[in-house]
Amino acid sequence: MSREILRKCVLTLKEPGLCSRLFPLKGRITGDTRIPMRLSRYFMPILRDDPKEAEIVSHKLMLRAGMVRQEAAGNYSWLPMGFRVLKKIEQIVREEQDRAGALEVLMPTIQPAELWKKSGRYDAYGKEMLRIKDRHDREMLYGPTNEEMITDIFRQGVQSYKDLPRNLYHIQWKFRDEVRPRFGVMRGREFLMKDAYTFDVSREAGQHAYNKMFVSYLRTFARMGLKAVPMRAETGPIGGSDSHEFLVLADTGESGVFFDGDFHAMDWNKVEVDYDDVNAVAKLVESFTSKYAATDEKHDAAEFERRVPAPKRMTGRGIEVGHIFFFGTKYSEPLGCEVQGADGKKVAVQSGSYGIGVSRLVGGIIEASHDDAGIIWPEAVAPFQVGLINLKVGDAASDEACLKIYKALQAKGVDVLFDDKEGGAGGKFAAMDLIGLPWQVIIGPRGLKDGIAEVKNRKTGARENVALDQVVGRFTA
RNA sequence: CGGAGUGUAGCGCAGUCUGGUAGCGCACCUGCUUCGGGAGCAGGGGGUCGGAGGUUCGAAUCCUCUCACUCCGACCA
Repeated sequence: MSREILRKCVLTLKEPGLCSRLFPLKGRITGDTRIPMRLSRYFMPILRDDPKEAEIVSHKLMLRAGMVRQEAAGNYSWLPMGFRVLKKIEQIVREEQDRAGALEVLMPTIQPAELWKKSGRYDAYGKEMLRIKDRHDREMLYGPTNEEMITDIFRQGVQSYKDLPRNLYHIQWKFRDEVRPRFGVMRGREFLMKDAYTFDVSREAGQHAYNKMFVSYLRTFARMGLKAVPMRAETGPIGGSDSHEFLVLADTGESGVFFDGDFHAMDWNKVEVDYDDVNAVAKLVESFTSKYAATDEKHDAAEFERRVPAPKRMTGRGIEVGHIFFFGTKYSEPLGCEVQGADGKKVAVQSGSYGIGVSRLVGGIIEASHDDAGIIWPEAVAPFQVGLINLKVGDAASDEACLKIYKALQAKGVDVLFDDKEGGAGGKFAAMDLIGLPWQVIIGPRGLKDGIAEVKNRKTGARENVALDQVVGRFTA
């Protein structure tokens, strides 16, 4: 299509039918975001050597696989491969929040200082808060969290106890000016976080809201292939009465952890419950909280020894990927967040806040799932499901067989990254192992003589010869 | 914020002590030969040596200031 026609189409409202004539919408537009990709057209600057600024394995691998690029300390650009993973993780978080009855909103990154002065945290937050002045010299800040703002939003929209309970969340970039950012996206200054806020009329209802989030977190992390152990946590500067951290076990974790070996036997994937069934939810939470699990901050050696038999005393390290708090009225009172009760009297709402470090999870998953060759993506968060390797670009039979499978996978909606670049086999294998797609389909003249492709599982390393016409079926069954 | 260190090509590094006009590996480009676990040969492109000031005939190298980044500690999704 010529530029001229395009411009006409865009600019000329006099011809309303032109656009649809030029761009007939025939069934293909479904909202499906799956995009097949040829490596020859992709942007994936992979590195052979570890960049020297990276210390831990996830940081090294993310840089080597071309997922991110550092712009400043704790501040990253997300390149196509990394961004796909980030989006997949974000979507799982979103789906599980929605399922638990939370409502998605989106608050701005920049907030006015007044709200924070009202809660008393403007001064308390200290230098971690990035403070900005606008052109009118008004004090603003780049939000490190959103309790103040969400409470204000809620207050303005809800007056009656009949409007409770409510749970509002958003997934938004935060900025905390950490003294020492490190470990890549695991401890950045700018980071993507899901934060949810619950509002309830009574202590009991608030507890149920907390429990629902607790369960949704178990499900969220399980879907990403992670076992995140809930541990009783300090409420820290944010304050509140009840709090749990969710930690992914990984040798490189920042916190030392002590926990009951029974957690290893528990099946996170079986976390299934009716969120409206208060007792069932409480019981499920109880089954996780009744076992000993604590970070080094909260660890009580005597209690550990009393409650856990010696062979089951597990110690290790963990990465905090989620943190939930029940506040009671700690924030609602100073901020005047009240509703009118059935008796006509105002009552401060019971609130809680619930965070998941979405961008941190990208690093956390790599920490928990990699080997010497590179990343091993769990299927649910993999940037592509299948890496299709043409071992001999230019060979007519190889080119044809690859293209056929590529298009067939594409037609079936399987995320596929097609390595159609020229190059030796070794480099292709190394690159594909590095970026860690769950499955590799390897096609070259040797196998084609017998009409077969090789299907390799990245995690187990298992290879299998599969007849060419069976390959696509392997990923669509 | 205390302590330690590093800035030289896209990435990893040498050269700095002892000043003389910038080099190696990988990556990239061209050609030929290769081609199932990071190939070979030949040719080629790319760096105002983090920045500013100073010393000197001459500075990546010496001096002063500055900026950035990394690591260890105290703090955090």
